[in-house]
Amino acid sequence: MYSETVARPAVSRATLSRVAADASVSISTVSKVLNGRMGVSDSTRARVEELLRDHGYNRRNSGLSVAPLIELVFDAIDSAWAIEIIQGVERISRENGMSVVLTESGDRHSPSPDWIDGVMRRRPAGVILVFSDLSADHKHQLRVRNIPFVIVDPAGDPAPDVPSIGSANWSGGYLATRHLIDLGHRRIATITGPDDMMCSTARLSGYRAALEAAGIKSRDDYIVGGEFHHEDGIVRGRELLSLPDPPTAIFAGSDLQALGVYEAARAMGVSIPDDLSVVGYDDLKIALWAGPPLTTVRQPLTEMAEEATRLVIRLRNDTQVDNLRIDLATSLVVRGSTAKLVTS
Amino acid sequence: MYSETVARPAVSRATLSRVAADASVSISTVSKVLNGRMGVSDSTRARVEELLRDHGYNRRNSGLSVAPLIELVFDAIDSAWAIEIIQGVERISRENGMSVVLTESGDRHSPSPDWIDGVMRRRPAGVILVFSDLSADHKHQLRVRNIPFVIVDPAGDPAPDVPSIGSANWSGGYLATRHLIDLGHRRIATITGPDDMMCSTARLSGYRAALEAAGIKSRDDYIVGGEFHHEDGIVRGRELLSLPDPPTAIFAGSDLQALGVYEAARAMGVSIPDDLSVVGYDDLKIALWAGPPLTTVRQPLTEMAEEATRLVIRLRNDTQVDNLRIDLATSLVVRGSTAKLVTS
DNA sequence: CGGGTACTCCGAAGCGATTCGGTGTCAGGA
DNA sequence: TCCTGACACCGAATCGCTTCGGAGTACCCG
Repeated sequence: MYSETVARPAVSRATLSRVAADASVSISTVSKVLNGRMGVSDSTRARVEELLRDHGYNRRNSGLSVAPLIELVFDAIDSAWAIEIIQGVERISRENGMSVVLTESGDRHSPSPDWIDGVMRRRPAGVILVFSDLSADHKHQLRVRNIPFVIVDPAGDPAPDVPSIGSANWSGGYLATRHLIDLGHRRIATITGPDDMMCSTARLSGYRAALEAAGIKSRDDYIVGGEFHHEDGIVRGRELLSLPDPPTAIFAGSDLQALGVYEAARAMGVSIPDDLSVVGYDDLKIALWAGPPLTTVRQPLTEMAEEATRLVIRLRNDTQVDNLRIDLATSLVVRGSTAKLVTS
Repeated sequence: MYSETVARPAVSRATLSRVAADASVSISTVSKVLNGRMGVSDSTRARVEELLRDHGYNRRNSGLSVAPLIELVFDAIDSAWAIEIIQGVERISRENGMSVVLTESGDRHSPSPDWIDGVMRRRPAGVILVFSDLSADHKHQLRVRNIPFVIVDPAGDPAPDVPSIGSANWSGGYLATRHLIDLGHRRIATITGPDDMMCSTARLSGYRAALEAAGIKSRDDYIVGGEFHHEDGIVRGRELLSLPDPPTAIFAGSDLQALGVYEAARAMGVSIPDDLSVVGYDDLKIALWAGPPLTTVRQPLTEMAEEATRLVIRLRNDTQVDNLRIDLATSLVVRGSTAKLVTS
């Protein structure tokens, strides 16, 4: 019966021999499955893995079977963005007696094959992925070993049973655009992030919704895309400002892009905020330091990281965890880069 | 002999029997000590504990005696500064099949007591400290276990046998000041970092040397100190610009400080670079993005981090390593925040 | 001096897990 | 039909560790 495998009393420890007996195989075979050795048929391996999981098998007696480690995986550690996440994860981990293993996967969609081997060796208490998704195989391996994982700001739309921490991207896009509209702007362009990321598309959708609500038709030539980097802000900003009918306001997909727009504007003699209003996204520290200070949508990165860490620890410790998907609120921070449109 | 403790083979795993043999007691006794059971005299317990530590005994499994881990310790992960270091360490570690454990010590002088316990449990291949120094006790513990460590940008003047990676701070200070002198400036102020950090004092010394070489007397009221943060740049910048005889150029101790000076100048209606030239230090990405782009002393942070990682790996693998103290070159990057002094 | 007691420590048994050599099975080829 | 090699799986040996009973020893008290 199903309930039998789930409601295992856990009074007595799970051992290889127990699992072996349940699976009707030898102890050696179970050991091989456990250590990923070859010489086990796929069907047997699957059956044994299933049973290992059901038994909640815990790598050698109950003592210290999991290392006090949290794995933190970035697709790229390439901006001040990452710092805020790292800080949040590190702090909460430390408060819970955990250390942080940091990995740069180099690929947005899945960490390298080597990575999972290292994780299996280290047996961390949990895994936190930023942006990166996991391959089905990796997810399966983690689940078999009972290692919980959480995705921060998931790139695609993750499966419903994958715990994730996000933020209210649609609202962010809406708020930013609405703010510009309230200032009198009508020609409002936006620079988005990559198309395949949910956060980008949600923000774009918020942007469109705000325009529509104000009765402004959205224009395709005012919607340009790129990565979230500074460079993209420069290039796309220049393109937008070179249009025959240039926008009077730009909603950038990130603070870095917004600073790129600053640079493009500077190079073209366009003054911010007099000739052009700019809104960023993220509220990194540099947003405050820019000249003029950047109006931006505050995304609580550190809080998201902290929440993700707490969630992954809860998933490890508690049998039942609610709220597997948490979205934190975004808010608009108005500074000096946006101004009332002066109709000349 | 010194070399004896260093040249521990570390080839085979630590086992109870090995420790027992060394301590001339039975395996059972060691087991009891390990598990805090009674029935062991205080003297024996102390001796066994000592040996367990020396062997780096690490509680069952884990096969190898050293984990493929590099410990990276910051006093504070609080600026874009850290990103560049982290990236460098992570990249080289990964290339060498290592993962990175990141810790924020919260204290510039020595990581918390808990920290060393974690390190001993993990048995990393090496430790990289940024800024933070180590207590004599921690150094001893690491040396006994044959875990090499490297200090990046050492705060104080480290002992001669402590491997370290620095940069040419004196030259950096000299170059920056010289550049300002060459532009015709005579009233050149500087904002330093903390007094107790070697990098600060070396830069200050370079600053003084450049002034002296040009026959300019250094003024005490032009030398102000603070932390390396943005906030300090604002406060100190405002102070300097409020002097009855304000400087026409400021050499800041960091890019963050320099951006703080930008803000102070903006608030006081002082234009950069027309009324005030500013030189930063570090060449973070934001230096390029600032308006105007910041003239700064490039400190090769990523290269320093990479070099530190390579060094720590060499220290682990090779019996003999030369060049325990490496200083990388600094260079001046001239951008838009410095200009010829216009004598009015 | 003899016997009891408390303490320290060891040896052997036993357990969980890994590993290696070996066995059974099955498919393909002569 | 038999041989052969690949593969899946098992059993026994072994390893690392814990535990328990008991031996050795020092000390105290009569």
